[in-house]
Formats: sequence, C-alpha cells, structure tokens
Amino acid sequence: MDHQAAGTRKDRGAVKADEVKVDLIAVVVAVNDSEPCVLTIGQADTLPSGPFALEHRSPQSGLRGWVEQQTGHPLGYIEQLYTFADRDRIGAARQQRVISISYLALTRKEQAAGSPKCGWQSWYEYFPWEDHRSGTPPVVLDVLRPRLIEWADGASDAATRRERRQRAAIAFGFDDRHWNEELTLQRYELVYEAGLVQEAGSRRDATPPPLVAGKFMVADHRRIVATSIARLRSKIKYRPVVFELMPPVFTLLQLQRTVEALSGRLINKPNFRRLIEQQELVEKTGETTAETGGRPAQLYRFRHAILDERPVAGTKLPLTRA
Amino acid sequence: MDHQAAGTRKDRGAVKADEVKVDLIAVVVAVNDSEPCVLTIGQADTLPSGPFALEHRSPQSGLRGWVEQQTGHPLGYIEQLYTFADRDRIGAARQQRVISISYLALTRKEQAAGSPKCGWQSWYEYFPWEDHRSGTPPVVLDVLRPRLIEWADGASDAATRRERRQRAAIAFGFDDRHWNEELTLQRYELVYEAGLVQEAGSRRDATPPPLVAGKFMVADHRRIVATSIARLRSKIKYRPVVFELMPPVFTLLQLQRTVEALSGRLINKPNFRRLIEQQELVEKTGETTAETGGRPAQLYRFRHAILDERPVAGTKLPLTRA
DNA sequence: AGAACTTATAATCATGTAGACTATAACTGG
DNA sequence: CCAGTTATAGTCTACATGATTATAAGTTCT
Repeated sequence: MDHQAAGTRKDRGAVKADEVKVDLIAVVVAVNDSEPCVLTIGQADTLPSGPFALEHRSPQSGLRGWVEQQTGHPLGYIEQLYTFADRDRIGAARQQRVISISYLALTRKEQAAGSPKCGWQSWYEYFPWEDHRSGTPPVVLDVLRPRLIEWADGASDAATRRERRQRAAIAFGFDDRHWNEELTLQRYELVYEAGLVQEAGSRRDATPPPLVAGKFMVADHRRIVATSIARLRSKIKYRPVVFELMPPVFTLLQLQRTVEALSGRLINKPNFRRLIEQQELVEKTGETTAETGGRPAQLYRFRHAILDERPVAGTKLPLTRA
Repeated sequence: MDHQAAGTRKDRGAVKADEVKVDLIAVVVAVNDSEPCVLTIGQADTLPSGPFALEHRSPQSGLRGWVEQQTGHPLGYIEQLYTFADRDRIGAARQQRVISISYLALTRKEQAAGSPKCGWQSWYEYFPWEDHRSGTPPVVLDVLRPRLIEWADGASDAATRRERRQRAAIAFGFDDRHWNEELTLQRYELVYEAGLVQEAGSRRDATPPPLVAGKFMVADHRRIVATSIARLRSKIKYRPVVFELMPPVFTLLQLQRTVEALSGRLINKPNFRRLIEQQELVEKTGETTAETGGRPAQLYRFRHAILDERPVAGTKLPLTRA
C-alpha cells in the first residue's frame, strides 16, 4: 500500500500538528456462479482504495474514481460501511493518523473488464468457516473449536475463561446453539484474538502460529470485509438489495442461490418462492429459460416500481428453525 | 493524482497537500420524563463536538473527552453513526474540507451536572411532526401536507411531480398509508428540499419562507439528529439498547413509556409486557413502587446476563397493524 | 422411445406469534 | 365509600412461517 508510507517519509522535516490522512476504501461485492466474491487488487490481499482528495465532491464520488481507475469497474450501489480511525490500526504505530472511510458496493461481474491487477476472490477463501451451505464446514469443529477452547483456557482467571468460552459458543454455535450467520464480525474478532489468523501474528511475538485460518489480507482489510459480510447478511433481510447483484432477468432459483451464497446457508425452496412472490418484489417477464436442464423456469425481473410504492421489507430468509 | 492544486487560497505560503479537518460530533440521547432529549450547547442549536486530535487513541475516546469538557456529561454507550464528508455540507463553500464523524450516545440525565452552557432539548422541538403519541400531530395535516403538495406541484415536469408526491405520501403516510416511524431521515429530507426548514433557506435566495417547521440547528446538525432518531428507532427493535436509557431499576410501564417516547407512538400495554417478559430481558427485583398513584408496580432490572446467553433480539414493538 | 433425473410450481398442514380485547386486582385521592 | 388510576392475567383470532408432499415439464442417457 503505497499511500500510507508516502506521507511519513516526505514530511520528515516539518511535523504538522494534525497529520491526518483520509482514505477511501471499497468492498466491492458480486456473486459469480453462486459464489460471493470481493474485488481485490495486488496479491488478492488488498482492497481498492485511495486518498480522499479535495477535488472529490463527496467521498462516494471519490471512491468511484479510485475503484474505476484501479480495477476498471464502474460502481452502482454504494453505501457507507464504517469509519476506521483508531490509532494503531495499521500495525506499526506511526505518528500519522490514517482514517479510512469504508464503503460497501454491490455490482455484477460481467462488464467485460479483464482489468490489469485485479480479480474476484470468494469471501470464503478469507473466511472458510462462514460457508454453511453444505452443513457446518469441517474447519469449525476440527480446527477452530479446539483452538478456541485452548485459547479460552489459556486465560489466567476463571472469569475470563468462562467469558471466552461463552463468546466462542455463541458466535460459532457450539453446545447445541444455532449458527447465526450475521455474527461474522464477532467470529473474526474471536479468531483474531485467539491468534489464529496471520495478521494477528505481529501482536504476540512468541506465539507459534501453527494454524493460519483463511487467506491473508493486508492491514485490517480482512476485518473490513468481515464487517461488510455482516452488514450485507443483515441488510438483505430488510431491504431489497440482492437485486443489485442480479442480472436484469433471472429465475427464482438463481435469486435463491444468490441469497444463499450471501447468507452462507440453504433456504427452503417453496417458502422462498412464496415470500418473494407475495411481496411483489418481482414480476414475470413472460419468457422462460431452458438452461441447466430440468423443467424450464419462468424468468423474472425486479419490480423497481416497488420502491415508489412503499418502504420495502426486503428479502426475508426462510431459514431452518431450531 | 495531484491533490495539491485544490488547496489554494489559505495556504499562500506553505501549500499543504490535503487541507482536511476531522471533527467528532455527538448526538447524546436521554429520555427525561417520557420525553426523548438530545444534549446541546450554545443556543440549543449546536451538538457537542471537537476536532479529532492526534493524542486521541480512538475517535470514541476523543469524543468522550469533548463531550465531558463541553457539557460535563460522561458517556456510556456509544456507537458510530455516519461520516459526513461532502464538500458543500457546511453551507458556505470553503476551500477546506470538513469531515465529521458522528456518534450516537445513550445516557440518562440525572448525574448532577448543572453544567455551564448546555441543556437537554426534546427531539420533537426540532421535529414536531415526529411525535405521534397523541395521534397524528396537527402540523402534519394542516401545514406539511399542503406545503409538500404545493412543492411537488411546483416541479416543471409531470414525472417529477408524481415522484415528489409519492415520496411525500410514503414518508408521511398520506392517502391512507401507514405512518412508519423509522422514516425520520426521509421526512427531514423532504421538508428540507421543500424549503420548509430554516437551514434550507440559504440555498434559494428568492424563497419567501413563510413557514419554518421546527427549531433550527446550526449547519447540518439537524440532519445528524434526524439520522440518530432513525437509527435508534430501528435499533431498539433488534437490540436491547433501551436499557442504556433506563435507571437501574424501573417498572414495566416506565420502560414502555421510554420506548414510546423514542418511537413516537403508543404501544399496546399487555402485549408489550408479554414481549418483554417472555424474552427474559428483565427480572423482578422483588420490590414494588407506589409512585404515580394506582396499584403499586413491580420493579425490574435489566438482566445483563442475557447478553452472554444469546445474540439478543431487542425490544420488539407491538405496534398497531393495518 | 423410455427410464432416470433435474428443476419448476402448486398445495397443504401445523405451529407460533402478534395484535386486539376483556377482566380482575390493588392502590390513591377525595 | 366511590371514582379514578395503574398493574397484571388471560383469551381469542388472524396470519406468517417452517416443513412437507405432490405434480408438472423439461433434459440426458441408454
């Protein structure tokens, strides 16, 4: 990341009172072939970003510029995610403050754009424990659970030990609890605190990291992606944002697969259809498609008009009960 | 990207690359005597705020400092609200960028603190159309509706006219629609666009503002408060944050009145009790209170333990159906 | 062509919960 | 003692949701 080193180096002579640098950082999400992906640059370990400059009218417009320049991808839907501004968040403690205003953007892949140094990476390469579409992934019970328990028991006092076990149990659904897909950030924080991800390594020098769970990302980018996942998994339930990720025309199963990809769990098919249809979020195009074998499916499109009719309630997820 | 061209005027001598000012700004909320209030300084038109300085470890800690210094009030619960960073947001177009990271804080009044130049102001002085506890307030039908229709019909093309009417109808529940208490921000934006609030005045010089709805606030502080209200009204439904506003011990009716104050609408009493009790959010202290006449009520306290047991689902609001 | 398989679509059933409403209990103030 | 106020319990109903089954309409393989 070149624009964080730049500031410190140049200003060696004159130290400004408020040495602040404001970055815009984008988590661009698309769902490609039922796989939720994030757009990266570099070694697939960096999110698109750039300094917030005076010529930008708004952070959103600045962000669009940076992403398009770095990845060739134009952005549609954008929402502010969080502003990260803690001092030592970049690792080494510098005298310069870095503030990152992060945004969540939703798009679709296609758009040609075999751009230079960028690519789509599945969420689940960074967070292998988050994909429960084929049941609980092995890494949870085989690796994370023992390691988290080990970490919990490593605390000096009994209160902390119990508290850590509790947190882990709630976040990961241990001890007959249910998996809650929205707790992505809490899970990442646990895994981080327990020293099970690479970026946490620098904190404790003596920690032998025999396990590194999930692919690495630069600085705190992985935390930012975790924040995005949590936000998106929550938001699809009360706002119709999934459609930002869909092609103009789609089948109900494709829509379902997309929601499943995002939430990381399976949905009951008839119930999903019922919900979608009775909410009048979509309308038939009248045409059908015969792809993927089986009975041809009706094609639907998103009813943009719905947004003018009432405050829409988004895609409820018929998820399995207890 | 050369962001040095922009910073021209002030920096005649030493041209700084990014002339940025980062402010922390707090919306401190408490509910006093069933009235939701926000903490202000100055002429009750300014939110506590201050520059984000290098010595602050995190924006949260910086904010605590500023608020305590300006109002004498220590803060408990804090959550980030939004980062405002558009160029011309402060009114006069300056060559300097102002970024405001805003936070929502929840407290209780008491705490002694007859501090210098600060005070609690009811939300509804700034947003008189938001309080529906005694039915739809007159200002909505008598004033806002005609003025908004007027504004809508003032658009040049038919499409815009229809769109404006639609937005107003949805936001304010005209034409037999239901009032949705969470649309506070949309409502403020409409009222602002229609030129019905003082702070919108400067935009159009020729606008004769015969009506100024609600009390004025400096810069875009009123928008920030509107954002807070919307966030809080939404959040109490899925997270148990109301208890941050309650004294350690309270009756169920007091709790209900607090929720009603925040949401701006009345709640069915037996249903509210049922929800609260079956969620195990509270527990009886065993004592009763005889205040306010009538049968003495059980006193309850918040079960903090619930937070360690499961991802709590907050206070569902039994609001009137269609 | 027929069998086996895949996907689409309709319909049913059972359960739980939310909203509306009624009734009774226990206190205060005149 | 009566009127008024608040607390608390309980009931009834409509509806939404999760689970399940059945049927329709294609494809692919043999």
